Amino acid sequence: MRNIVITFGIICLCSLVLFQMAKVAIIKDTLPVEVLVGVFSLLFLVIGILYSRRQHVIVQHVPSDHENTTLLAPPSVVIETKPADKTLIEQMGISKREHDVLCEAALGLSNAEIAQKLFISESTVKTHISNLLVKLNARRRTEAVKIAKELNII
Amino acid sequence: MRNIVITFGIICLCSLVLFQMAKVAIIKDTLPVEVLVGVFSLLFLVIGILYSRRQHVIVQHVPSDHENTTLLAPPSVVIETKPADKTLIEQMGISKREHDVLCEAALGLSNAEIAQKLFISESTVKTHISNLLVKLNARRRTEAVKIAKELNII
DNA sequence: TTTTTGTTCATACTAAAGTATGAATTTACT
DNA sequence: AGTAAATTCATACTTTAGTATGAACAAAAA
Repeated sequence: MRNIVITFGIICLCSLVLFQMAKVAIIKDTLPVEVLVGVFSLLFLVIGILYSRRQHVIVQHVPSDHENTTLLAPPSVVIETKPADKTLIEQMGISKREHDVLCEAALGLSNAEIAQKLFISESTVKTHISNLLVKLNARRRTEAVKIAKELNII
Repeated sequence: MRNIVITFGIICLCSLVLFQMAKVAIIKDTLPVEVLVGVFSLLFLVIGILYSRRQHVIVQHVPSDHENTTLLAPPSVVIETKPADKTLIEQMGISKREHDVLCEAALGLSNAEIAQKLFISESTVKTHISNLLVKLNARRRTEAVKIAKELNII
Protein backbone atom coordinates (compact mmCIF):
# COMPACT_ATOMS: atom_id res chain seq x y z
CA MET A 1 0.00 0.00 0.00
CA ARG A 2 2.83 2.36 0.81
CA ASN A 3 4.46 1.58 -2.52
CA ILE A 4 1.36 2.62 -4.37
CA VAL A 5 1.32 5.94 -2.53
CA ILE A 6 5.00 6.47 -3.19
CA THR A 7 4.59 5.54 -6.83
CA PHE A 8 1.75 7.97 -7.24
CA GLY A 9 3.70 10.64 -5.47
CA ILE A 10 6.61 10.23 -7.84
CA ILE A 11 4.29 10.23 -10.82
CA CYS A 12 2.62 13.40 -9.65
CA LEU A 13 5.98 15.06 -9.09
CA CYS A 14 7.22 14.11 -12.54
CA SER A 15 3.99 15.29 -14.04
CA LEU A 16 4.27 18.63 -12.33
CA VAL A 17 7.78 19.14 -13.60
CA LEU A 18 6.81 18.13 -17.12
CA PHE A 19 3.80 20.33 -16.89
CA GLN A 20 5.74 23.41 -15.94
CA MET A 21 8.16 22.71 -18.76
CA ALA A 22 5.29 22.36 -21.16
CA LYS A 23 3.67 25.55 -19.94
CA VAL A 24 6.80 27.52 -20.70
CA ALA A 25 6.79 26.00 -24.16
CA ILE A 26 3.20 27.07 -24.67
CA ILE A 27 3.95 30.61 -23.71
CA LYS A 28 6.66 30.59 -26.31
CA ASP A 29 4.08 29.38 -28.81
CA THR A 30 6.28 26.48 -29.76
CA LEU A 31 3.84 23.87 -28.53
CA PRO A 32 0.13 23.82 -29.25
CA VAL A 33 -2.32 22.91 -26.50
CA GLU A 34 -3.40 19.89 -28.49
CA VAL A 35 0.05 18.39 -28.40
CA LEU A 36 0.39 19.06 -24.70
CA VAL A 37 -2.89 17.36 -23.89
CA GLY A 38 -2.05 14.53 -26.22
CA VAL A 39 1.30 13.90 -24.61
CA PHE A 40 -0.15 13.93 -21.13
CA SER A 41 -3.04 11.73 -22.15
CA LEU A 42 -0.66 9.18 -23.61
CA LEU A 43 1.60 9.43 -20.59
CA PHE A 44 -1.20 8.71 -18.19
CA LEU A 45 -2.62 6.02 -20.43
CA VAL A 46 0.66 4.19 -20.16
CA ILE A 47 0.84 4.86 -16.44
CA GLY A 48 -2.65 3.49 -16.03
CA ILE A 49 -1.84 0.35 -17.96
CA LEU A 50 1.37 -0.26 -16.05
CA TYR A 51 -0.26 0.44 -12.73
CA SER A 52 -3.15 -1.85 -13.51
CA ARG A 53 -0.83 -4.67 -14.48
CA ARG A 54 0.73 -4.56 -11.06
CA GLN A 55 -2.66 -4.69 -9.49
CA HIS A 56 -3.62 -7.48 -11.81
CA VAL A 57 -3.30 -10.19 -9.20
CA ILE A 58 -5.84 -8.52 -6.98
CA VAL A 59 -8.23 -7.93 -9.84
CA GLN A 60 -8.06 -11.58 -10.81
CA HIS A 61 -9.46 -12.81 -7.53
CA VAL A 62 -12.64 -10.85 -8.03
CA PRO A 63 -15.13 -12.98 -9.99
CA SER A 64 -17.15 -12.09 -13.06
CA ASP A 65 -19.27 -9.34 -11.57
CA HIS A 66 -16.32 -7.01 -11.50
CA GLU A 67 -15.38 -7.66 -15.07
CA ASN A 68 -18.82 -6.83 -16.29
CA THR A 69 -18.55 -3.33 -14.97
CA THR A 70 -15.33 -2.67 -16.84
CA LEU A 71 -15.40 -0.43 -19.84
CA LEU A 72 -16.64 -2.02 -23.02
CA ALA A 73 -15.84 -5.49 -21.78
CA PRO A 74 -18.18 -7.84 -23.58
CA PRO A 75 -19.60 -10.31 -21.04
CA SER A 76 -19.56 -13.13 -23.54
CA VAL A 77 -15.78 -13.29 -23.52
CA VAL A 78 -15.54 -13.18 -19.76
CA ILE A 79 -18.11 -15.87 -19.19
CA GLU A 80 -16.08 -18.45 -21.04
CA THR A 81 -13.79 -19.18 -18.13
CA LYS A 82 -11.02 -21.74 -18.05
CA PRO A 83 -12.31 -25.25 -18.27
CA ALA A 84 -9.26 -26.47 -16.42
CA ASP A 85 -9.86 -28.72 -13.48
CA LYS A 86 -9.43 -26.27 -10.64
CA THR A 87 -9.98 -28.87 -8.00
CA LEU A 88 -7.13 -30.93 -9.36
CA ILE A 89 -4.92 -27.87 -9.63
CA GLU A 90 -5.45 -27.20 -5.96
CA GLN A 91 -4.85 -30.79 -5.06
CA MET A 92 -1.56 -30.69 -6.91
CA GLY A 93 -0.59 -27.65 -4.87
CA ILE A 94 -0.20 -25.53 -7.97
CA SER A 95 -0.64 -21.84 -7.26
CA LYS A 96 -2.39 -19.41 -9.55
CA ARG A 97 0.78 -17.82 -10.77
CA GLU A 98 2.43 -21.13 -11.41
CA HIS A 99 -0.57 -22.09 -13.45
CA ASP A 100 -0.26 -18.90 -15.48
CA VAL A 101 3.33 -19.74 -16.28
CA LEU A 102 2.39 -23.29 -17.14
CA CYS A 103 -0.21 -22.10 -19.64
CA GLU A 104 2.28 -19.86 -21.36
CA ALA A 105 4.89 -22.60 -21.43
CA ALA A 106 2.32 -24.84 -23.09
CA LEU A 107 2.13 -22.26 -25.86
CA GLY A 108 5.78 -22.88 -26.58
CA LEU A 109 7.05 -19.61 -25.18
CA SER A 110 10.54 -19.24 -23.75
CA ASN A 111 11.15 -18.15 -20.18
CA ALA A 112 12.05 -14.68 -21.36
CA GLU A 113 8.88 -14.41 -23.38
CA ILE A 114 6.74 -15.62 -20.51
CA ALA A 115 8.43 -13.12 -18.24
CA GLN A 116 7.65 -10.30 -20.63
CA LYS A 117 4.08 -11.40 -21.07
CA LEU A 118 3.34 -11.77 -17.37
CA PHE A 119 5.39 -8.72 -16.36
CA ILE A 120 7.74 -10.61 -14.10
CA SER A 121 11.44 -11.33 -14.32
CA GLU A 122 12.89 -14.35 -16.03
CA SER A 123 14.25 -15.67 -12.76
CA THR A 124 10.75 -15.69 -11.34
CA VAL A 125 9.57 -17.70 -14.31
CA LYS A 126 12.39 -20.14 -13.71
CA THR A 127 11.35 -20.47 -10.09
CA HIS A 128 7.76 -21.17 -11.06
CA ILE A 129 8.78 -23.68 -13.70
CA SER A 130 11.12 -25.39 -11.30
CA ASN A 131 8.33 -25.71 -8.73
CA LEU A 132 5.96 -26.97 -11.39
CA LEU A 133 8.35 -29.71 -12.42
CA VAL A 134 8.37 -31.02 -8.87
CA LYS A 135 4.63 -30.77 -8.43
CA LEU A 136 3.87 -32.38 -11.78
CA ASN A 137 6.61 -34.93 -11.34
CA ALA A 138 8.20 -33.94 -14.62
CA ARG A 139 11.83 -33.44 -15.56
CA ARG A 140 11.42 -31.02 -18.42
CA ARG A 141 8.95 -28.38 -19.38
CA THR A 142 7.88 -30.43 -22.38
CA GLU A 143 7.01 -33.29 -20.07
CA ALA A 144 5.30 -30.92 -17.67
CA VAL A 145 3.10 -29.61 -20.47
CA LYS A 146 2.28 -33.11 -21.60
CA ILE A 147 1.33 -34.23 -18.10
CA ALA A 148 -0.65 -31.07 -17.49
CA LYS A 149 -2.65 -31.66 -20.65
CA GLU A 150 -3.27 -35.25 -19.71
CA LEU A 151 -4.55 -34.11 -16.33
CA ASN A 152 -6.61 -31.44 -18.07
CA ILE A 153 -5.27 -28.64 -15.94
CA ILE A 154 -4.41 -26.31 -18.81
CA MET B 1 -8.36 -8.33 -31.84
CA ARG B 2 -11.34 -6.55 -33.36
CA ASN B 3 -12.53 -5.61 -29.90
CA ILE B 4 -9.28 -3.88 -29.17
CA VAL B 5 -9.47 -1.86 -32.37
CA ILE B 6 -13.09 -0.97 -31.77
CA THR B 7 -12.39 0.01 -28.19
CA PHE B 8 -9.54 2.26 -29.21
CA GLY B 9 -11.66 3.76 -31.94
CA ILE B 10 -14.39 4.63 -29.50
CA ILE B 11 -11.90 6.04 -27.03
CA CYS B 12 -10.35 8.23 -29.70
CA LEU B 13 -13.74 9.45 -30.82
CA CYS B 14 -14.82 10.32 -27.29
CA SER B 15 -11.51 12.05 -26.71
CA LEU B 16 -11.92 14.14 -29.81
CA VAL B 17 -15.39 15.26 -28.80
CA LEU B 18 -14.27 16.05 -25.28
CA PHE B 19 -11.27 17.83 -26.64
CA GLN B 20 -13.27 20.06 -28.92
CA MET B 21 -15.57 20.89 -26.03
CA ALA B 22 -12.61 21.70 -23.86
CA LYS B 23 -11.07 23.87 -26.53
CA VAL B 24 -14.17 26.00 -26.68
CA ALA B 25 -14.06 26.33 -22.93
CA ILE B 26 -10.48 27.53 -23.07
CA ILE B 27 -11.30 30.21 -25.59
CA LYS B 28 -14.01 31.40 -23.28
CA ASP B 29 -11.41 31.60 -20.54
CA THR B 30 -13.59 29.53 -18.28
CA LEU B 31 -11.12 26.68 -18.06
CA PRO B 32 -7.39 26.99 -17.38
CA VAL B 33 -4.96 24.82 -19.29
CA GLU B 34 -3.91 23.12 -16.07
CA VAL B 35 -7.39 21.83 -15.41
CA LEU B 36 -7.77 20.67 -18.98
CA VAL B 37 -4.56 18.69 -18.87
CA GLY B 38 -5.42 17.34 -15.45
CA VAL B 39 -8.83 16.15 -16.57
CA PHE B 40 -7.43 14.47 -19.63
CA SER B 41 -4.61 12.89 -17.69
CA LEU B 42 -7.06 11.44 -15.20
CA LEU B 43 -9.36 10.35 -17.99
CA PHE B 44 -6.65 8.45 -19.76
CA LEU B 45 -5.31 7.08 -16.52
CA VAL B 46 -8.69 5.48 -15.91
CA ILE B 47 -8.91 4.36 -19.53
CA GLY B 48 -5.48 2.78 -19.25
CA ILE B 49 -6.43 0.93 -16.09
CA LEU B 50 -9.72 -0.32 -17.44
CA TYR B 51 -8.24 -1.25 -20.79
CA SER B 52 -5.39 -3.12 -19.19
CA ARG B 53 -7.76 -4.93 -16.88
CA ARG B 54 -9.86 -6.09 -19.77
CA GLN B 55 -6.80 -7.13 -21.69
CA HIS B 56 -5.73 -9.36 -18.89
CA VAL B 57 -9.05 -11.07 -18.76
CA ILE B 58 -8.90 -11.85 -22.44
CA VAL B 59 -5.27 -12.86 -22.44
CA GLN B 60 -5.92 -15.14 -19.51
CA HIS B 61 -8.61 -17.07 -21.26
CA VAL B 62 -7.28 -17.32 -24.77
CA PRO B 63 -4.67 -20.04 -24.10
CA SER B 64 -7.30 -22.58 -23.17
CA ASP B 65 -9.38 -21.82 -26.22
CA HIS B 66 -9.08 -25.24 -27.73
CA GLU B 67 -9.76 -27.18 -24.58
CA ASN B 68 -12.77 -25.00 -24.16
CA THR B 69 -14.54 -26.32 -27.21
CA THR B 70 -13.38 -29.86 -26.68
CA LEU B 71 -14.78 -29.83 -23.18
CA LEU B 72 -18.13 -28.44 -24.12
CA ALA B 73 -18.36 -31.03 -26.85
CA PRO B 74 -17.66 -34.40 -25.15
CA PRO B 75 -14.58 -36.63 -25.47
CA SER B 76 -15.64 -37.98 -28.84
CA VAL B 77 -14.01 -35.00 -30.50
CA VAL B 78 -10.64 -35.79 -28.95
CA ILE B 79 -10.80 -39.44 -29.92
CA GLU B 80 -11.49 -38.86 -33.60
CA THR B 81 -8.42 -36.68 -34.01
CA LYS B 82 -6.00 -39.58 -33.70
CA PRO B 83 -4.50 -40.53 -37.08
CA ALA B 84 -1.67 -38.24 -38.16
CA ASP B 85 -2.12 -36.39 -41.39
CA LYS B 86 0.51 -38.07 -43.59
CA THR B 87 -0.28 -35.89 -46.55
CA LEU B 88 0.45 -32.81 -44.52
CA ILE B 89 3.64 -34.32 -43.16
CA GLU B 90 4.87 -34.82 -46.71
CA GLN B 91 3.85 -31.35 -47.70
CA MET B 92 5.83 -29.92 -44.82
CA GLY B 93 8.87 -31.81 -46.06
CA ILE B 94 9.17 -33.75 -42.83
CA SER B 95 10.97 -37.05 -43.28
CA LYS B 96 10.06 -40.28 -41.53
CA ARG B 97 12.89 -40.13 -39.07
CA GLU B 98 12.25 -36.52 -38.23
CA HIS B 99 8.68 -37.44 -37.52
CA ASP B 100 9.84 -40.20 -35.21
CA VAL B 101 11.94 -37.74 -33.27
CA LEU B 102 9.08 -35.27 -33.18
CA CYS B 103 6.75 -37.84 -31.66
CA GLU B 104 9.23 -38.67 -28.93
CA ALA B 105 9.84 -35.01 -28.22
CA ALA B 106 6.09 -34.56 -27.84
CA LEU B 107 6.27 -37.16 -25.07
CA GLY B 108 8.55 -34.84 -23.16
CA LEU B 109 11.73 -36.82 -23.67
CA SER B 110 15.16 -35.21 -23.74
CA ASN B 111 17.47 -35.49 -26.73
CA ALA B 112 19.53 -38.10 -24.94
CA GLU B 113 16.46 -40.17 -24.16
CA ILE B 114 15.18 -39.94 -27.71
CA ALA B 115 18.60 -41.00 -28.98
CA GLN B 116 18.57 -44.03 -26.75
CA LYS B 117 15.05 -44.96 -27.73
CA LEU B 118 15.60 -44.65 -31.47
CA PHE B 119 19.11 -46.13 -31.38
CA ILE B 120 20.82 -43.09 -32.80
CA SER B 121 23.29 -40.60 -31.35
CA GLU B 122 22.26 -37.46 -29.55
CA SER B 123 23.82 -35.29 -32.23
CA THR B 124 21.57 -36.91 -34.80
CA VAL B 125 18.57 -36.10 -32.67
CA LYS B 126 19.76 -32.52 -32.48
CA THR B 127 20.04 -32.37 -36.23
CA HIS B 128 16.54 -33.72 -36.68
CA ILE B 129 15.09 -31.33 -34.12
CA SER B 130 16.92 -28.43 -35.70
CA ASN B 131 15.51 -29.31 -39.11
CA LEU B 132 12.06 -29.72 -37.61
CA LEU B 133 12.18 -26.26 -36.10
CA VAL B 134 12.78 -24.77 -39.52
CA LYS B 135 10.13 -26.88 -41.23
CA LEU B 136 7.54 -26.20 -38.57
CA ASN B 137 8.53 -22.57 -38.27
CA ALA B 138 9.10 -22.96 -34.53
CA ARG B 139 11.81 -21.60 -32.30
CA ARG B 140 11.71 -24.18 -29.55
CA ARG B 141 10.80 -27.82 -29.27
CA THR B 142 7.85 -26.89 -27.09
CA GLU B 143 6.54 -24.66 -29.83
CA ALA B 144 7.26 -27.31 -32.43
CA VAL B 145 5.21 -29.83 -30.49
CA LYS B 146 2.38 -27.36 -30.07
CA ILE B 147 2.34 -26.54 -33.78
CA ALA B 148 2.59 -30.19 -34.74
CA LYS B 149 -0.40 -31.00 -32.57
CA GLU B 150 -2.36 -28.14 -34.03
CA LEU B 151 -1.57 -29.42 -37.51
CA ASN B 152 -2.50 -32.90 -36.37
CA ILE B 153 0.74 -34.44 -37.57
CA ILE B 154 1.55 -36.29 -34.36
C1' DT C 1 26.39 -42.76 -63.81
C1' DT C 2 25.78 -38.72 -61.61
C1' DT C 3 22.77 -36.24 -58.57
C1' DT C 4 19.78 -35.77 -55.01
C1' DT C 5 17.87 -37.01 -50.66
C1' DG C 6 17.77 -39.00 -46.25
C1' DT C 7 20.23 -40.62 -42.42
C1' DT C 8 23.87 -40.70 -39.62
C1' DC C 9 27.58 -38.58 -36.78
C1' DA C 10 31.17 -35.28 -34.84
C1' DT C 11 33.03 -31.02 -33.07
C1' DA C 12 32.71 -26.60 -31.36
C1' DC C 13 30.09 -23.17 -30.13
C1' DT C 14 26.06 -20.05 -28.21
C1' DA C 15 21.80 -19.77 -26.01
C1' DA C 16 18.48 -21.36 -23.13
C1' DA C 17 16.71 -24.20 -19.39
C1' DG C 18 16.88 -25.79 -14.92
C1' DT C 19 18.90 -26.07 -9.82
C1' DA C 20 20.03 -24.29 -5.39
C1' DT C 21 19.97 -20.87 -2.17
C1' DG C 22 18.65 -16.90 0.15
C1' DA C 23 15.87 -13.01 0.72
C1' DA C 24 12.26 -9.16 0.57
C1' DT C 25 7.35 -8.31 0.08
C1' DT C 26 2.52 -9.33 -0.15
C1' DT C 27 -1.62 -11.57 0.93
C1' DA C 28 -4.65 -14.20 3.54
C1' DC C 29 -5.84 -15.92 7.79
C1' DT C 30 -5.80 -16.52 12.76
C1' DA D 1 -0.37 -8.24 15.39
C1' DG D 2 1.64 -12.32 14.00
C1' DT D 3 2.12 -16.24 10.90
C1' DA D 4 2.07 -19.17 6.84
C1' DA D 5 1.73 -19.28 2.00
C1' DA D 6 2.60 -16.96 -2.28
C1' DT D 7 5.04 -14.00 -5.22
C1' DT D 8 8.85 -11.85 -6.60
C1' DC D 9 13.83 -11.42 -7.62
C1' DA D 10 18.95 -12.21 -7.70
C1' DT D 11 23.21 -14.71 -8.17
C1' DA D 12 25.92 -18.48 -9.26
C1' DC D 13 26.09 -22.74 -11.16
C1' DT D 14 25.17 -27.12 -14.07
C1' DT D 15 22.87 -29.18 -17.64
C1' DT D 16 20.23 -29.29 -22.08
C1' DA D 17 18.94 -27.39 -26.22
C1' DG D 18 19.93 -25.56 -30.39
C1' DT D 19 23.24 -23.70 -34.29
C1' DA D 20 26.79 -24.09 -37.71
C1' DT D 21 29.63 -26.72 -40.31
C1' DG D 22 31.46 -30.51 -42.48
C1' DA D 23 31.38 -35.17 -43.74
C1' DA D 24 30.42 -40.22 -44.69
C1' DC D 25 27.22 -43.41 -46.69
C1' DA D 26 23.22 -45.65 -48.80
C1' DA D 27 19.23 -45.56 -51.67
C1' DA D 28 16.34 -43.49 -54.89
C1' DA D 29 15.91 -40.50 -58.87
C1' DA D 30 17.72 -38.08 -62.77
